[in-house]
Amino acid sequence: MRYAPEYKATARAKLLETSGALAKKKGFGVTGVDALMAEAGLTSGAFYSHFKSKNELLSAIIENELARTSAMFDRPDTKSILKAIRGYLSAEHVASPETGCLIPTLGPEVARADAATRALFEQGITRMQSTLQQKMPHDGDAWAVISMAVGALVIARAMETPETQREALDAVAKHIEAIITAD
Amino acid sequence: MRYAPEYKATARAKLLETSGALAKKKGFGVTGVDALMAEAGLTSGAFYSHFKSKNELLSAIIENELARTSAMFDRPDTKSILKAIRGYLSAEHVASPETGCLIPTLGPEVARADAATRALFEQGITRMQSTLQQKMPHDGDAWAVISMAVGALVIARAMETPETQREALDAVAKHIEAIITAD
DNA sequence: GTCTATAGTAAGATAGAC
DNA sequence: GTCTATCTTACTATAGAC
Repeated sequence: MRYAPEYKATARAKLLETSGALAKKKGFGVTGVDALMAEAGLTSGAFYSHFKSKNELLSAIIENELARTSAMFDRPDTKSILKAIRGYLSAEHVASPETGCLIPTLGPEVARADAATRALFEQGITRMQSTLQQKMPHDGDAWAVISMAVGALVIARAMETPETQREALDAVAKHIEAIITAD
Repeated sequence: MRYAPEYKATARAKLLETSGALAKKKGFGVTGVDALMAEAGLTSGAFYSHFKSKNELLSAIIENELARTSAMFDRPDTKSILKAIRGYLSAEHVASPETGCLIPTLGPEVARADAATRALFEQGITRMQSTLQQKMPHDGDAWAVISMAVGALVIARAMETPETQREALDAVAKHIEAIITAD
């Protein structure tokens, strides 16, 4: 072996980050393996040492990305959860899909994926939901908050003018605050 | 001319319906012009008599689809609006993207499109929002309702088990009802 | 593990016949 | 307006050298 034993794992982790970022920015299905690998400074030939197909990469990206987003909302108190949600609904998040949440960028592509891939997604978002629900006043609040946030980002990003984006995002932020601070 | 004067308009309208349906089901970017045209019983050569590029087709689909969805929520009374929203959040809608709303299927692809295309989207959804807002008790309610509905559909479709889909959809339906029936 | 080269297929778009 | 044929490019995936 000309590579250290932990090399492959770290190389794969880096690949997941770079290809995840590009997929979130440009779309997964329309982005070729060549472009995905170039993002990590490699060529397409190396891809298949890490993943047996492009489909398997999507699954790995879903796991990786949902874990990161989940961690963002795993906060102990209401105040810091609100802060995380404000970040989610910020103009910066709208402008930077490559560093943002997977769901508003690749959600519909996950919806078109096979059952095993969707099961992975379901596991990830369900974990997120139960973590969030623990800090919510009423049952079902977490699904409402997550849905609203995801929908707002999809819609804001598809808009052209920043003013209209902000109008929609602010309206949603206020509703989420009302849900969270209710008793 | 071997074709009646209104032929082109009706052919284009049919193309918008069939290719819109296929794009919502399979994704716009990953679906070839060949497949889009085959859906209407034509071949790819005929495509460019109606649209000068695939990009132009996306714009036309956005206009066509948003007009239809808008019409669905243009109801006079609260009761029938609630009914339309329950349909939007139904298992049937989740299972049939090809006949459903454009936003939860192609929203992220619109977000990656050029400014002119996004401007068309913004026009369509803003019209939807103002129509809906007229029947809402508080400012910002329409953006919250639309965002929640869109997000719920994106998330439910990306899930694997119908039970979890229903859990999320029902939670969102309850929150939307609370918003609409508030005073 | 990564590279170049390549097989095989499909993409967006155009040209010319009907 | 629609067809078939075609140009050119890009795709997923594999093979063999290093």
